Amino acid sequence: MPEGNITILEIARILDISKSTVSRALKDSHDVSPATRHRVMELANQLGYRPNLIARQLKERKSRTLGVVIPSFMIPFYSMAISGIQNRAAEMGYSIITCQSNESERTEEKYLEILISSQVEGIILSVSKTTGKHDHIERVKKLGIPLVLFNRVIPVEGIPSVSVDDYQAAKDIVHYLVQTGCRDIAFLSGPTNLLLCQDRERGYKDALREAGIAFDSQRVVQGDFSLESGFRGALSLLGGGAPPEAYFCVCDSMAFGAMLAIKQKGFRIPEDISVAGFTNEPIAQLVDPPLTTVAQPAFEIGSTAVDLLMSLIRKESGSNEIRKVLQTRMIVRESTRG
Amino acid sequence: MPEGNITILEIARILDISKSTVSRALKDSHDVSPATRHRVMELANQLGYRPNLIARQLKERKSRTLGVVIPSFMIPFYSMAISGIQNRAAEMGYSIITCQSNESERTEEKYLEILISSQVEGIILSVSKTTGKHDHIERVKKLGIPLVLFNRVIPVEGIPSVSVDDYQAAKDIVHYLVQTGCRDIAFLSGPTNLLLCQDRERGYKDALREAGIAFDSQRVVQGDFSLESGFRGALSLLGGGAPPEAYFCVCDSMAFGAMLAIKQKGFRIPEDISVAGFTNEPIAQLVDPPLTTVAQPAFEIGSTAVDLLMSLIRKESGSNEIRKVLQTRMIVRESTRG
DNA sequence: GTGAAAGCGCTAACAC
DNA sequence: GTGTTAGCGCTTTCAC
Repeated sequence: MPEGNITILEIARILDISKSTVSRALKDSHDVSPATRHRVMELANQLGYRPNLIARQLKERKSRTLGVVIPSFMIPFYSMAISGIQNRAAEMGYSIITCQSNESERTEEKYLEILISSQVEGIILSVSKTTGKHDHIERVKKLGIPLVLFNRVIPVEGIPSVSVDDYQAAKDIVHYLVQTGCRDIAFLSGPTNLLLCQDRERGYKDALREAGIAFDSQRVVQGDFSLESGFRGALSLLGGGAPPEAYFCVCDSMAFGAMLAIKQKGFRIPEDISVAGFTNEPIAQLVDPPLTTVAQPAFEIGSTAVDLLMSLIRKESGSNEIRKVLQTRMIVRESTRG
Repeated sequence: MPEGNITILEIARILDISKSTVSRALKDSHDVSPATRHRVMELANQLGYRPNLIARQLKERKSRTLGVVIPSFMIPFYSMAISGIQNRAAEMGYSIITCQSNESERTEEKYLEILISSQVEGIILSVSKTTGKHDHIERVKKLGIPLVLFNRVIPVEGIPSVSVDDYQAAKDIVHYLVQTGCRDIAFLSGPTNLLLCQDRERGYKDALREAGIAFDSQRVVQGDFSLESGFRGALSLLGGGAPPEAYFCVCDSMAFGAMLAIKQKGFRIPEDISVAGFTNEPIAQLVDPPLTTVAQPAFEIGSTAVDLLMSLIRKESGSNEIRKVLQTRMIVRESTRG
């Protein structure tokens, strides 16, 4: 029995007052008599009145909605980030419309269009790994819709973002590997169009250079973030010749793949080969041996992205070029030599 | 430069035609001359016109939006389900507003209210583990808003749902444990107000009974789905007296906790103690040893929930009492004796 | 303190 | 084939 939705007009008619008065009574508008307000509240409650947010949004030209586009919900990092985003947005009285690009640039573009049409007040985006151009992002900016990138950030001027210092974190952990006595360190990389992959690779190279270790391009193998690509990548270096003393992997899932390959080939971790990852997925502490990695504050990255976006929406920030960089933390577990 | 949003009125003025004609031209409405349509399309494109979905929604009284409420994005099962939900909804031309209750009944209720006010056409819900009453769910039903429960279903008449046969799957896997020679099998349980926990426990008991094994209530310990509770629960049975020969855990994360406890106490898995879980989280194959578990088709559960919801929205289904039960699959790995 | 009226951007029934 | 008009449910001037 869909009780033929109650509107303010309905209430107004029953109480024989005008709908503007009802509208006012329902908020805390001062210019309405206590008596009237009481009657309105009473009846509204009794009838189970619920404001039609769509009407309100149209009138106020504010949707109180944020759009979120991520590559995939299946990636633990993004689930955690969304968790932070959703909680924070709710605190601010905002709803979120979530979309996953499934790593397709076209889909990402399509969702951006939908979000624009949906009149979201701002957009939080982490680009797909196939995203090459960024006209779609520029388009959003040009419309004056605040947009914040996170994690997978692209190297474009004037786009606010929330991320970590990938370069430094990578450099630190590779430095740590060197300290534990590894010199032949391989790097299992991800999609090189992504800035974070480039940065982590730079960190890797610079750590080697500073340690006086010659960079060998044969020791870098390209993957795509997937466990399988980590497996294959690691395996490819385990054939003829001496195996690497350590693998630094651009993300945890590739590290898990590498661990599988290493074990399958009969090597021990970390006695024969050390493995280090990046992200610190919840799984990292459960694999065997537990993975040494860089902890990214996924949840906090999400809530920070909302904060930044809200400040943009409220035009609090003078500039649009705010890039927030959050702290990482190296977590040493047992996948690397002591 | 927020180019002062283009509306159909804008286009109408420029072309010196009426806005209804523009509206018609923009759809594939037949009664508009090819010439006019062309001019409209052209200009719309050129100006970057985008329909204001909020206005459309208000007018058509259809939001083309679905609401989704889950306990937490941090639980891998729900991320996967949401992934299925989002993709399927998008295929049907729907957006989703996602909310997480953070396992709080009050928050869950609050979100339901927001979703109603947001005029979502339907709601997909998995209740929090603290949810006791269900007036909030009844309220949604009474308003005539289609609602589908999934996974964490509550035993109430007339609520459509998507889940698996928890009873049978639990029974099967415990039966398997028995077959491998285990007789003293402990059960690490979850929040007992949830039907799925009750069902899995029933399956456990019946499997024991059918194998002629006496049920010992001391061998059932209550947890809350968390890894820690699995750890503590397992540990509590590892003190004095003989340890169980096997642990059947109500979910994978508790199984991971149990494995940690077992290893810490110096027992071997599965030589000394077998461990079985439920859900088949991606992690399950990466822990050591890989976990024997019941695979739930999380992604498919999500898409099925959308399908069911859509059929309700379109009133295709005669009855509201549709309970879809999807197939599980027992996955034997190395955490149980061969 | 309250009501009348306009309007957010769109669609659609009804004229012509 | 196109224009006029009304209206979705709400907020908000502007009167009184």
